[in-house]
Amino acid sequence: MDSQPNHKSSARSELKKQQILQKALMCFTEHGVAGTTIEAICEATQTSVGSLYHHFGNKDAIMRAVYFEGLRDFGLLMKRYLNDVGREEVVTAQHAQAGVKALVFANVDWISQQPQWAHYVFHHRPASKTTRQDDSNEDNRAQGKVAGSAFAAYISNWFAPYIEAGLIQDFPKELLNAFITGPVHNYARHWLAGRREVALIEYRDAFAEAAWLSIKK
Amino acid sequence: MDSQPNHKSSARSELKKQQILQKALMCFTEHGVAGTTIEAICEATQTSVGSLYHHFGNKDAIMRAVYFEGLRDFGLLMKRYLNDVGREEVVTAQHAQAGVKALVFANVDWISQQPQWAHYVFHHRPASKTTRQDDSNEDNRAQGKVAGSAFAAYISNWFAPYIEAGLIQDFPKELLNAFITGPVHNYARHWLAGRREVALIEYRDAFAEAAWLSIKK
Amino acid sequence: MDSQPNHKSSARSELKKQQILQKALMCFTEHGVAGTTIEAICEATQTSVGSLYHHFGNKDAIMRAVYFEGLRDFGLLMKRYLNDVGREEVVTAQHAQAGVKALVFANVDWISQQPQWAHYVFHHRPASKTTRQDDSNEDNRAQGKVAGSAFAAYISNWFAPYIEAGLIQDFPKELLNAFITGPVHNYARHWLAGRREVALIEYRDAFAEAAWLSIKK
Amino acid sequence: MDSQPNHKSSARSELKKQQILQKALMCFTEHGVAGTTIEAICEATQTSVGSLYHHFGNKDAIMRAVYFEGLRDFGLLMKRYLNDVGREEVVTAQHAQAGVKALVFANVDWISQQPQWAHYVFHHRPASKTTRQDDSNEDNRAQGKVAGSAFAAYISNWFAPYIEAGLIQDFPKELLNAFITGPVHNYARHWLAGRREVALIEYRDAFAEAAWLSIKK
DNA sequence: GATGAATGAGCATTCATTCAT
DNA sequence: CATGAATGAATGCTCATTCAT
Repeated sequence: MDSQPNHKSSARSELKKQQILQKALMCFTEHGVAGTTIEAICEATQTSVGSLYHHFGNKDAIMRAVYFEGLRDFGLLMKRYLNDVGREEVVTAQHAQAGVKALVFANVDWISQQPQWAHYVFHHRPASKTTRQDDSNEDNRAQGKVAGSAFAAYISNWFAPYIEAGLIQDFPKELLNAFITGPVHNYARHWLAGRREVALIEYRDAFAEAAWLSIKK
Repeated sequence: MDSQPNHKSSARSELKKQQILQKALMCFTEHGVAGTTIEAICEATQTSVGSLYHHFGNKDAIMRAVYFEGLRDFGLLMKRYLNDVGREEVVTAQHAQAGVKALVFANVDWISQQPQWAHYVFHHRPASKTTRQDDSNEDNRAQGKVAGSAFAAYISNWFAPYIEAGLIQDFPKELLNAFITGPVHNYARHWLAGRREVALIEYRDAFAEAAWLSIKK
Repeated sequence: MDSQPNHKSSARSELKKQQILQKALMCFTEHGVAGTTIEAICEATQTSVGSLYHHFGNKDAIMRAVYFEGLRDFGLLMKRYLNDVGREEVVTAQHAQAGVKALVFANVDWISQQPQWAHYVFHHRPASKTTRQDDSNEDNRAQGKVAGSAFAAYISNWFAPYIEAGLIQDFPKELLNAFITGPVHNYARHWLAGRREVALIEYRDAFAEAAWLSIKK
Repeated sequence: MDSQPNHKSSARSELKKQQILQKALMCFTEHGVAGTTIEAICEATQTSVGSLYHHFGNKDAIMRAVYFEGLRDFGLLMKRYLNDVGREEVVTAQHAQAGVKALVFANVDWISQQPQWAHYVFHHRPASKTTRQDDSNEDNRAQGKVAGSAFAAYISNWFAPYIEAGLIQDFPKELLNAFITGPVHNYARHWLAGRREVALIEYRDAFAEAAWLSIKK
């Protein structure tokens, strides 16, 4: 159990894996993770069982691969948004708010563009059997080191100056994340499930504004 | 398929069902829903397979029953908290804020007191195949009519006067819910998963305050 | 529900399936269809459950496969017997009688040689849910196109000239079939059930003679 | 297993049993014997499980009771038809033919009037575990002593004089039965299964005529 | 690397039957 | 006599995983 594929990945092979992940996600979305059989993925991918196992090792690895693939994608977007805000020499409230806005927009935009990945990533964090945190295993695959708890660190770093400057309430960073991300994900969850008429992205600015109001000092 | 037990429920029988639901929840919590076998529930409840099926019909029905049992419990608490705030003749910001606080507290307190039910309810909303809303089937079982989409209506009613009075930003009610509930649930999710050290309830006031800030006008 | 195995059948695989069908028949004969468990078939065939399902999909499919396997076998024999009678240029009563004899003999001989297949085929015609006729699905598998309602057509064609010539009473063909086949099957049924001492084949000629007497003009 | 109800049958009770048998037959017809659950019969009969077992002991007993109820009904009809032919002092071919006709008509008429009973009785002869024949257990319930192998004796007796007189071919009686009954049952089977358009009774005379032709000397 | 037949532990569910009330 | 909750052995079927070709 939990065997690992024993081969170096060629360019061709890597492409095929990407495609498989894409299709696997579709299966997961449509039938749920537990409801998706290996064979179903084989059909969707036009791959044989053996081949699938050759590439991924086991079902759990597929699930994790899908997760980290999505996470990496989101991480890249978020990092880009935050970088676009830039780093000024003077710390101002305006600048802090721009950061919050970037964070909210990153979430809203990515969820809107990749609803399936989003739903999967936000609802299927692989159980980190190793006592606590520790997403480090495959995280390194996620280029840019922005995955799992690494997110928290990145964000935490970004906002540290503003907290120190007293521009943002000095909640523990975990709370900040809840205030900024919580409402977006809450609405997104309902929207993705088809229980909201108005698209998430319509409220892009509302979320950004509310987030700022709830944490600014 | 998806058979239903076809018998009148006596008092004794109903009690037994309650107990089964309680134990079933514990199984779900410990091994996950998919990871919980019928046999496991039988052992936990000292019930025979046949008896279980006599009462619930199938595993899916058990899952749904657990869900609605929890939802009802939460609904009762929330309704109580809101009622305790009372209804003044004059609509003031203070009073509106008290409502928000009640809502946040209801969530925080219930999740803190019933973490297992909470985790289950927030992660296992049964797929309502009937395109949209329609939680009406078993919702009616939830005395007090506070369940599923009925929640939204109840809350919506409560806050309507304050929105009309211009004390609260006139976001669509779905957004209000996201702002008030989102951060709490976001943090709760991580906390329940063991990824947060500080207990949810420690931030009770912080959530209430932030929620108010993000929606007051 | 009612899944079908989705793979191309190799030569080896096809052979295995034949053997399984043979053994399955023996199980059905000994314990009845309902009384035969999948596990029993597995034991009898030295096959794993998984393999069985890999090949057939479900129990019902096994039952149907056994049925059509037998039907095909019988069809081939009957066709051979009728062909052996040959087609003369002149239509005579003798020749018509020879046809009847061939038909009766085909039944008697096949039932005598393959009593188990016979018993199964005559008692387990799979319910063709599609209102009427329509054996066409798997019938085409039966090489020689002699199966299900196709039998009737083949026989009907064979005798048409004699009916037109007024040598045989012009009953509807369904009745002819009843007269020719009925007594044989009636006796066979009892014999196969162990309620008749004298073997079916002993009455071979008697059945042929009686059949002819009952339909000749 | 195979327990027996332990009570004398009152008039009321006996009526209820009749009704249950009637409904049970309908269930058997619609879903097959194996496909009919005790609970299904309970629903159809508005009876509780306990009550059903109180009356019949077990499922097998119900099946047998249905069988013998039908058999008795058919036996009475057949006996009446043969009696109506009467017994002349002189044995003539006409008289023998009348007997054959009575037999054929009895079958055709009963099957036509009671298609469900007919289908059940002709296809569900209870396995007489006691080595051979021996339907004697419950046969005695069938007033008139005309049931199971008793039929054969009755018929055999009726035709004995004509065989002795050389009016009928001296086939063993079992064959005679096949010739007279076979075609009717053959057609009936197909008709009952919905595979024949023309009603069985339309061919009443054709069957009688053909039967006579096939056995007269 | 690819293929798909084979494996078998594991699971949800059924159902005849019993028995306390 | 009636009721229906309880029982649990038995069954059809699933599915991740392995491995010979």
